[in-house]
Amino acid sequence: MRLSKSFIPTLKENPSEAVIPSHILMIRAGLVRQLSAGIYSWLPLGYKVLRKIMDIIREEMNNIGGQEFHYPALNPKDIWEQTGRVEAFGDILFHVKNRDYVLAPTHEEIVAFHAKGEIVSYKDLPQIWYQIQTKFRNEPRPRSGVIRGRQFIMKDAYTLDKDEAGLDVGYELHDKAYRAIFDRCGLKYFVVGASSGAMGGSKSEEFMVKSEAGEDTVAYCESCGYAANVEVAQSNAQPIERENESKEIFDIHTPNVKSIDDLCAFLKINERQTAKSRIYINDDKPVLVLMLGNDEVNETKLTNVLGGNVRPAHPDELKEISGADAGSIGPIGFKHKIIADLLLKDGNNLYSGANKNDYHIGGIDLMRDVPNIEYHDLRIVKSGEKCIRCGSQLDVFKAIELGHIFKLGTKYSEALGVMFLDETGKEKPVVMGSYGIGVERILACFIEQNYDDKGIIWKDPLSPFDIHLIGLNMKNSLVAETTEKLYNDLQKEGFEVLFDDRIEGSAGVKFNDADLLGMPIQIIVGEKNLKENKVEIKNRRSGNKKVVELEKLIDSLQEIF
RNA sequence: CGGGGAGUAGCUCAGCCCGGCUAGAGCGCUUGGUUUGGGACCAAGAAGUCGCAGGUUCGAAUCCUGUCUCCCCGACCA
Repeated sequence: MRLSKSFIPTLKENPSEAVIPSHILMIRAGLVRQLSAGIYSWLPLGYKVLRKIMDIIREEMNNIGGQEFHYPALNPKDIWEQTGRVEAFGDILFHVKNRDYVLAPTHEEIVAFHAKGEIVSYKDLPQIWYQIQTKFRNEPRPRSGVIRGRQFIMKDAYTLDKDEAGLDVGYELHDKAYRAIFDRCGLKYFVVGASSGAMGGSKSEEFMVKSEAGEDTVAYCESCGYAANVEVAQSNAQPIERENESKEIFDIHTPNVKSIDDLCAFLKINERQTAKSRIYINDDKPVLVLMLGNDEVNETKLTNVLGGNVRPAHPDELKEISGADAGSIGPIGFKHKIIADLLLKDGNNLYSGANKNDYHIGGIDLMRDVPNIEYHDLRIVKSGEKCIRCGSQLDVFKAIELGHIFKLGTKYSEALGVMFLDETGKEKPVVMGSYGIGVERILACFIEQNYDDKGIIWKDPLSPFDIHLIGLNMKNSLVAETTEKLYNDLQKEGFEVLFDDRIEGSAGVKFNDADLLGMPIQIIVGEKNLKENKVEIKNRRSGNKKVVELEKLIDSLQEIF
């Protein structure tokens, strides 16, 4: 492609709307332009990369027997009401104003709709259905460019099986396909166990890329590969040990002592002698959650334990529920349900709030003083704690979710009546799995992992072009003739070539644009080297340059590729 | 939703606090010329209802009120 005739608008300065490197570079290199918050137009160069990614996805999905569909984005609302997901998605679901339609944020319902009545026998199963399609989610806060948008391209796949064993097979196939896709795209990623959240279902795993721009927090063990979303992550943090003798309960006046740190400093005690209290509202009923020291409550774990809706109590509700404000709340005399983290199990001689402002209580014995207390794993794992599997240090960091695979089970098939007859003539619900990849996130994550201060550094097979051919001073007839011939010859050899044939523009402009756009190989043709019948090859990643004879150029390139 | 920042030329921004001549700069763009191995130079030029609406004032980019949009942080850590 000739740069002089292409729409590849590059920017010298960083755009004000972008913060993370991939976002900045995608705008500067002319891959995307923003239309509105979380809504982007793909420009030709960006879309060329996106198509390469989609081709890889298609190949790998077809490899595991996937069949490509294209479902509508515009869906009748009533089908979403049948599965209860109009309410479950809430404000995230886009509603059409002048007809009872919604814009689909995912497609379980539509897959189930089409399966119903057509998948009627165990002989029709299994099926793997997938599509690459635009999804709509009314994100309250889009961010980081295309990483979280209100409109985005997703590869979503669905397996239909007659039983759990079949689902296991489909799940494993997707696990394999996803690894192949991300490997081929050249990404460094890892796989974590995850909470299935609002999707329902049992097992689920996320494919993640480490990044400051990530929205998930992950615990990862370098030495054994243990990786889990902090929503479900565990460590081998040790429970407190019960002391031989329990003291009697006693009150302590603790003016202006609000936090556990304050309390420890004030009483000169260890964090592991304290129990922090937090009050949650579980379906209108208050629950006191006791944590060891400064451990934080993992609300996902808490929700899984309690069921129903769980939210932290508002500050103005605290006094009515407990008799005290934040900082002085505790288990003694608390009139509602109390649950505690496992690390506190059967602890004694503990300090906690007195449910009276500016007072704490010491000598608490959870066995003696708090009847009916329940213990669960409720804490958030912290960096530096020991891995639950191998005992090495865990690293906790942010990550971007590239893909997610779920074992759904029969939630949607039962809700929508997707039934088949098994070998014995018995009617059963189809067992479903659901699998998604954020297509644009692959591109953004690739750039996050492959750039320098000059720009993007592509590599095969995502690179939009193999070679960036630069003609310096195209007014010089020898340069012009040589580059024109090279442009044709290289394409005949099967290379995709971006040809900077612009007549205007100094050498510096062309070099900088080439570095910004980031094709793996640059071929630089200038008068100086041409006098000796030579041209220069530059490796974008290493920066290494080599001057070769014109006749040997193709051979040199063959060695590189 | 809560908090913070921003909206002035295609882009990046100054001017606003403390109202006052024709609203500026750099980059980009157009024309002509000189240049051509790391974002060149000279000359001439086009380009902005200062986000929108209302108000205060003799006078508003600047002050006040409302509103829209965009970016960032957070999602109630006792």
